[in-house]
Formats: sequence, C-alpha cells, structure tokens
Amino acid sequence: MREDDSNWFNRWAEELPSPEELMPLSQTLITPDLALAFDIRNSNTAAAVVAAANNGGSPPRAHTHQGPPPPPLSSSQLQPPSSTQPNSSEFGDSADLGSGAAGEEPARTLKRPRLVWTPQLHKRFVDAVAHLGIKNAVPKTIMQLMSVDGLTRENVASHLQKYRLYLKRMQGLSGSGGGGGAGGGGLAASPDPATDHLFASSPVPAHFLHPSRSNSDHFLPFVPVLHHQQHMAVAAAAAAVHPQLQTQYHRQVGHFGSPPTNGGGQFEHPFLARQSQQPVHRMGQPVHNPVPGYVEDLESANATGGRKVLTLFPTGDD
DNA sequence: CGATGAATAT
DNA sequence: GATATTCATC
Repeated sequence: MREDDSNWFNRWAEELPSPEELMPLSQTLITPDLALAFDIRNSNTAAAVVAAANNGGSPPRAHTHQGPPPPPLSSSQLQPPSSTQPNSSEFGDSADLGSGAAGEEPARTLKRPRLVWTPQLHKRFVDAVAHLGIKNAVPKTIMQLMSVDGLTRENVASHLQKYRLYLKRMQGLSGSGGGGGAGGGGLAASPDPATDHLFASSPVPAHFLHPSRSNSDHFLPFVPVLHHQQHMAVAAAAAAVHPQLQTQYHRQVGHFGSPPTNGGGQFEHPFLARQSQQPVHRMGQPVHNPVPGYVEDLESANATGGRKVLTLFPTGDD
C-alpha cells in the first residue's frame, strides 16, 4: 500500500471531493441582475459565493460585481491577474444581521463572509497538516498547501487552533481505539460526532498524537492545484426558487469549494483551486500551472431530487 | 515587521 | 459553538 509519498499527491487527488460532493451551496442568492437592478452595492445580501451563473453563452461570473474592485473571494477559480493578492482582500458582504442598513459608504472596510469549514475543506486541511508534519504545520504553509482560493491565513490559523485543541483533547483521553468508528466506549472518548462533528469527519493521522520523533518532514514541492469551472445553473435556479433556504438568522456567507470539474466522473483532479499568492521561499518554487480548467459542467443532483440544493455538505461521503 | 499562537470577541 | 479578530511574543 502506501509507499513513497511520491504518490501521495495522486491519492490525495483521488480523495478530494468530487464535483458532486462539493459546493454545498448555500447562502443568499440574489441574482446579479437583480442586485444590479436595485443598485445594490453594499448593504444587502449579496455575498453569495455561488451565484447564478448560467446563461448560456458566456462564461458566467459568479459574482455580483462588475465594477472595479474584484473581490477575491470568488466561487473558486483563478483570481484575477491583478496585483492584489487575496490576502487581506475584502469582500462585499455586509449583510450583517439586522443591520443591514448600512447606510454609510462601505468605505473600504468590508469584511469577508464567514468561512464555513465543510468536511471537504477540513479534509484538505488535515491532509495538508499531515503532509507537512505538525512541525511545519503553520497557518501560512497550510494555507498554501491547501490551495483554496479565498482562504486566508487567519482562517487557517483559527481552524488550526481549534484543531489543536481537538487533538489535545483526544490525547488526553485515552486513546480510544483511535477513533475508529465508534469505539468510544462509554467514557469520554470522543469519536462522537457530537463532540467534534467536523473533526470526526476526517481521520487524524497517527503522528498527530505524538509529535515526538523527527517525524516525516515531507517536502512538498508546492502543490498548485487547479482545475475548475463553474457552472451551476441549476443550483442558481433552485436557489432562485427557494431564496429562503436558510436565510433566516445565520446567514453565513462564503463557501469554498471547487466547482464541478466535469460530469464524466472519470479521471480528473477535482481540486480546489487557488493559485497565486506571493512567492514564498520555503518549498520549491511557484509552479506555474496554466490550468486549462475547462470541462463540461454538470448539474448533478439537484435535478434528481429537485430540491435540497442548498444544504450542507454531501451526505455520502466520508 | 511579519508570522504564530492564545485569548477574546462576535 | 464556530469563526473572526485582537494581542503579546517570537
């Protein structure tokens, strides 16, 4: 089985979320046209990461933006060649609870939508940490390896913090069988999804529990992942029909995922993409990847059931 | 100064 | 409770 890590990439790729399982879709969905029609520019829910895209004809933009400031947080795709990198970029979300009002000019301090760590994203996170080794697993590096567009160092740092607590908790408790499925036993083990639902979704690499040892310092030559395409007309349509799927209170906007890469379901690397970023002297160098990223779109589910479009992550995975 | 990690705030 | 943001250090 696992041998050199030379293939880790392949395995990783295979494990990556498939198009069908990705993009949980959620958040508000205002059609860009609608938003424009209302001349909405700041206060409103426009933060939909996945917007409607569709239109048969030109590659749709999943954003309600058109103006000058290109929001870095796109549904995931390459970012504009501009010079601004996605580090502290902001997104126009607003929509804060209640207040929407916002009567003031957003000056320039818009904040990005809250990141929602889906199991898939978390998986990537864990994989990155595992491959880096706890030692090198620092936010910046993890973020780079994850290659998720829109992901910021802060996002990762925050999640990492929580993840560490989770690991600590597990160590502290006796090693229950290693988390195997439910072996919890009765004690306070924690294989329970209730205790750590998200974390439980991904297996925790063994070495995580005992940093001792020089451990494997894998040197990843950087992993530029790419491959994307966005085309979720169906989703958009569904969203349009059910504009209030979860717009009640918590309107967490912002979702990262990788757009459907295709529908064939054959061979492809459904990666989340995030290229770019500045040169970081650390591992390898920037691998350029022109990423052709072109594929056929596919509607996948939605049509099948005709519902459940905006729900949480996929349910049959992991 | 920038990055990291913990604390704290939302 | 999950993320974001702030703060003190390295």
